[in-house]
Amino acid sequence: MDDSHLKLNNQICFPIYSVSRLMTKAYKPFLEKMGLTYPQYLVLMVLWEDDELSVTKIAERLMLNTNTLSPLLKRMEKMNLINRIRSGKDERSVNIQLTEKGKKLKNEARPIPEKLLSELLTENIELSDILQLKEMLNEWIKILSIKTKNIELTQPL
Amino acid sequence: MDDSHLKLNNQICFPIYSVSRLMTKAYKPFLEKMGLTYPQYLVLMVLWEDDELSVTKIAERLMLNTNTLSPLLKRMEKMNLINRIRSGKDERSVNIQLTEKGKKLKNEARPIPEKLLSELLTENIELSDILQLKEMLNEWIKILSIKTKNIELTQPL
DNA sequence: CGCAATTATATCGTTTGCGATGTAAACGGA
DNA sequence: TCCGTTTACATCGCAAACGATATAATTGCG
Repeated sequence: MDDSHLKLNNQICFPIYSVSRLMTKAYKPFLEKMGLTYPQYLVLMVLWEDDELSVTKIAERLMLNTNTLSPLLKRMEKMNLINRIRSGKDERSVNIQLTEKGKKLKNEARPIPEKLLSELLTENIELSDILQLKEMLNEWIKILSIKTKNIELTQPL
Repeated sequence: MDDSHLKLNNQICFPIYSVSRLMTKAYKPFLEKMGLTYPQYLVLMVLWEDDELSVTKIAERLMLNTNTLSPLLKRMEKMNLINRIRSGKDERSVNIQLTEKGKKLKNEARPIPEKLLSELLTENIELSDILQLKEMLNEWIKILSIKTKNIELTQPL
């Protein structure tokens, strides 16, 4: 019986899963200084690009469910990073706005990507590798986000 | 002020984080049939390769902390997939052994990697891409696992 | 030998992440 | 207009993930 595919070293998902956790851990010392977790940092990055977004819009950008974001945003409101404002036009919708504190954190965050990058760049990893990896992963995201959405339509569970 | 590095699309960590979650989601329908979560499946894969391992050994293979594994293994014991046996030689150590049920699940799991792979293989993603990605990620794991371990030694938080 | 340091695992508290479900507002067709 | 459907969020429950801490067994050094 050929079990080679079931070996951890032959899996593709396991390295992704591991690298994801390791990267988050690599961010930790930098984010800790700002009192942020990685998902909170992601929310701020979205808002630094476009302030005043609905919960659903942020969820789309981060590919997270609103039921993950709702409590996360509440914690960020308590930390005085954002304001949650119910929309006047549509009473169901909640708009997220950066506070002054949230806006100012951008200055502290600016050097982080460079620092992370420099940790990665070694004799074995070059910038071109990183860019290539990013392109590949973005292609995977396209495929997987379609597949995982349509699973209940294309096949019975 | 150049903020381009702070944009989500220019980040490398975010695609990894997203693909990791999407992959886990892609596994879900297959694992659900066996009543498993993805981390439980990882533990089983380790044990299918080498039965009777200590908690620490499993933690090393999966790069997880024992405080993540302890409750996970307890749940798996309750599900009758494994037995937790305190070692005679070293009373601190707990050996994890597959039950018959745990061993038999391997047969149901065998076709999963092929199925996942076929979902990924499209006109835009080829097997060679996947293998290349895997090699790259394994290189990153090496770098990152050293970096994240030594962070408290090389720089003050 | 005796005791401090190390090791193996477990427990606690917090944050994510997500499926299932709830609730209220908005929409849309008869 | 009325009512079923959809949409936007929120809540609940559970499983990870991890830092900090606890506990018991083992090691090793003087």
